[in-house]
Amino acid sequence: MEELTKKQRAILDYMKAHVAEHTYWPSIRDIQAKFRFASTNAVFGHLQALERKGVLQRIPGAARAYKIVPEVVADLSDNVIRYEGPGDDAIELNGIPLVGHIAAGFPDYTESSGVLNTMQAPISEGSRRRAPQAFALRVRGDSMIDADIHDGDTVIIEPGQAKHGDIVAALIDGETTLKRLIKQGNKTYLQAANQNYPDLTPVQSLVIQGIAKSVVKSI
Amino acid sequence: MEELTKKQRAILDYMKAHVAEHTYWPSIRDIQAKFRFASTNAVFGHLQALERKGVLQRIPGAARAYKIVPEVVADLSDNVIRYEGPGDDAIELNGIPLVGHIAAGFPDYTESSGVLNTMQAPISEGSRRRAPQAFALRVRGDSMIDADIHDGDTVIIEPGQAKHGDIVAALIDGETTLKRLIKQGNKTYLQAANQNYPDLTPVQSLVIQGIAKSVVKSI
DNA sequence: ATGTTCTATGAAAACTTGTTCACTGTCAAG
DNA sequence: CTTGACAGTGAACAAGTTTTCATAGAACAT
Repeated sequence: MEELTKKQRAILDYMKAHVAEHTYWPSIRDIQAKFRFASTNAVFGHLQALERKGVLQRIPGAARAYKIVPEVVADLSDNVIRYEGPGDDAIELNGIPLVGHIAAGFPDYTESSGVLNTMQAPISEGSRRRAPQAFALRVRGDSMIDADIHDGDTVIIEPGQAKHGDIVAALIDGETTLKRLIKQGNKTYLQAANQNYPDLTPVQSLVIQGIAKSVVKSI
Repeated sequence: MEELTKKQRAILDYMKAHVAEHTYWPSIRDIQAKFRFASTNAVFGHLQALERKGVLQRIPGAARAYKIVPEVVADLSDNVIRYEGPGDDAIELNGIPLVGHIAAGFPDYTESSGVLNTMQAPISEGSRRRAPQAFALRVRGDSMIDADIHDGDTVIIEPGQAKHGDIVAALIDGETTLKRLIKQGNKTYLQAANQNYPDLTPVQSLVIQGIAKSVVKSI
């Protein structure tokens, strides 16, 4: 997976935000104006790059017509999220859209063969609501059973400052788990909300990816 | 609220479906081809009508650029859904999108002052997944407390054939309630899943609006 | 009958938008 | 130093797309 340059990232984000705010894609000249390019060709080149790098799909000749490709695939099995690159198997854009106060936009969730693919949700700068970058993850495993989060449920993760007691998706030593955040003094632990699990895992390098704000359960 | 003609409805639905499937709006010529009009002006007239009737907003001059306006507002307070017409107060398109297997599209949910506005979700004809016309409702009241559906939760309603035991949104004598469907022989009852509520309400005229498939709970 | 509205045709105009071409400068690798 | 990739300017072209204009039949109320 080729990395995006700073400007390519900015343009892609702007396009997503534009869709989120207006419900239709920006034209090349819209992007040109936003970034104060003197030529449309500057935008054109970046769009080509974005397509070449596989994160954007253009519809040739059609105006304001694009598709986005999920950039991150997360598989939460046994309470562990593994990140995979995109582009391997066919990804449909039909899926589970975001739950929460996310502005109008395209759902960035795809479910295929038991894997819930997620992507950073587009943020609407014009949106007055919060919950930027929220995403959903399907839970596999029972480590949070005491918090009424069961296997098969889908949790909604939102970035933010995690407090003591929050259920967080945390990246621990390269793997992401869903656990409860415990702060004791200046020490931080992660606790599985399952009486059968060992308690209070001490954490070396802790990266909180987000806080579980809500859970979607099948009836 | 002016009523839409059959063709206007069909065109609006097609446009929504197109967005749901492709993530961008159809051009006038796309619509023309779909409905086999001989002139683009036929489509143009219908789009004007749709805008005049307030269900569609066009962006003048811009290609493939539209916004949709929620058509139905539902307020589920005290376990009762009241339908209101649109156009009264300002409606934002930012809101709670659909939960479930809905194709990529615009979230049709708006929350304003404790009212969860819903709209028929766009259906993607190209989508291989089911769950057409699903919508979300916020629950007020405790009549389903025994089914673990509490005040403040959001339930996802999907149309379909309701079976015995399903939790349904049913239109009873002009009002919609959320209850469990009980079939005994050829008789149909609705049962509140709360031990404090009277049991087995017999139903005169029963219109099942949909089946509660999942529930969104705050953590 | 008569006017009005709705729906549609057919063609063209006007504008929007994607795309191409020629050229320039920067920056790092070979 | 040279090469190539990257980013950008400026202009123009070609296609896509909306919009307008002129016209007409059907349905319907007055």
